[in-house]
Amino acid sequence: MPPNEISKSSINTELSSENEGVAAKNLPKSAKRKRFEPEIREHVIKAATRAIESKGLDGIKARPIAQRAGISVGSIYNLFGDLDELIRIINGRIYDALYEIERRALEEARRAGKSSRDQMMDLAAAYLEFVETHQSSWNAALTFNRSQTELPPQWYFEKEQALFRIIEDAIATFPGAKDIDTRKNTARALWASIHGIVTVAIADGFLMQPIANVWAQIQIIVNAVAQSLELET
Amino acid sequence: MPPNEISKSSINTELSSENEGVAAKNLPKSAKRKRFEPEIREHVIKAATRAIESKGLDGIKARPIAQRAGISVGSIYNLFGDLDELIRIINGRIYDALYEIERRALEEARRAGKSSRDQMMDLAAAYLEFVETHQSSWNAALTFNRSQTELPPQWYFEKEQALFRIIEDAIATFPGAKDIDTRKNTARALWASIHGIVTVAIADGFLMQPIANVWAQIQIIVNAVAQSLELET
DNA sequence: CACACAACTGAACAGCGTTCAACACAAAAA
DNA sequence: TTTTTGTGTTGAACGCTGTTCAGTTGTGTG
Repeated sequence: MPPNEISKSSINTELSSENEGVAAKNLPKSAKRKRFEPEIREHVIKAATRAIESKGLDGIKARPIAQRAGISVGSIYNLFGDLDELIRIINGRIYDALYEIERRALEEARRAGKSSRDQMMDLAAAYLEFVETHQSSWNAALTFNRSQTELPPQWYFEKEQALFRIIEDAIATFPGAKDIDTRKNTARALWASIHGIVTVAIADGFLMQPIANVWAQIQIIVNAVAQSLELET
Repeated sequence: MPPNEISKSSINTELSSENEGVAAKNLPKSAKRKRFEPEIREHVIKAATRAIESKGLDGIKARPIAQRAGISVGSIYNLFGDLDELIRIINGRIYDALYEIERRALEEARRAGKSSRDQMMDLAAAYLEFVETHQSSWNAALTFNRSQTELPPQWYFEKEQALFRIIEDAIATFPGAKDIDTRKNTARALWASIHGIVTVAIADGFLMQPIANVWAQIQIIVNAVAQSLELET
């Protein structure tokens, strides 16, 4: 799973951070700063990330973000081309964070010597928790993808693939998942199902669907699939 | 399943139609028409529906729609309050159309004496076909729901409930679905899973996911759940 | 020190949803 | 019939978008 754009080093699983660069008002009155420090790009991304976290997709407005990052509107477009590009970068990081969380969940479940079925359960639980914690950002990512008419960029598919591969790993030891195509399809089906259950529940605002019900539904699917995978094909 | 707003009679499963009312240019030059005919509301909805079908959610622009329906911008707001209201009405009809299709699919499968498992399969197939045929409108409905910060209106939940009830009916004869709560959760889990599989495939633009794969994934889930429902709980 | 270049700026532009004073008709009143 | 009243319709105008680009200003070079 290749990180998005020029990631200097650590994949930041922590999505929210403290300050997003020097606010304009903190500078000495009318200190017309030029030639940005290299971190300015990062500051803008941080500001935009915080905006998405608190106000969702339409927290992304060129002028407020520029002000929060201490630059002019025009510079947003020098740095990112357009706002969609900025949104895509933020979404990329959310996918990275999810990947990292799922990867660790599987690793831990295995270290604890859990069964394949329980590994699947842990992956699903990790996803449910992830969506709960990053509701606004995750929703923004899905909404954005949906609203785009063109296909997502290459890296999106790669990140998606990487995520599916984790599930493929989790179910690889099942007798019914020896065939590679079956395994791939089952992994995708499982992922999409859990995803569907969680997002339908969110769309209802967890109103019709208390979280316990959501978890019960996840168990129904995971158990059913696990059971059918325990048989030889 | 109560139809949305003042539906005069037939639930129109056919979403696209021929003409959306008298275009302004067809009128005698500067014939300042007043006091709309009662059907004008319907003409606007038709125009907006066609716009969504061809250009998705952002085909909904006040001025073009007003022009296509032969009225002024301001009248849109007299008739609907705001554009969101207009979108909600269109979405309501799409849900109605889906409900009608699913209801018929179940009815037909039963008339043909199919097993519960095959009834589930037919419902899933009907959904997949529905999404393929109404891709743009359906996507618009989901995108719109997602992008809203407030909860959907009451009728949305009712339509959703009605849809779930169809699946509850389909699985009612399974030995493992005798308990009402289990049956409800299973129906929701099934629906959400199929929905997830289909929408993930669409998000990929059916690129990573040829339609045959999508169908294979649906079968994996439906078969697994059916199998587990065949056992007494 | 002067020049050239590239980075940065923000006023300006087109397009959006929405409002509301002005208007024009239909019905009621005279 | 003519006048008045009231309400449905209009479109210019408002405030807000994303985006552009001519102008400005700091930086590196000759």
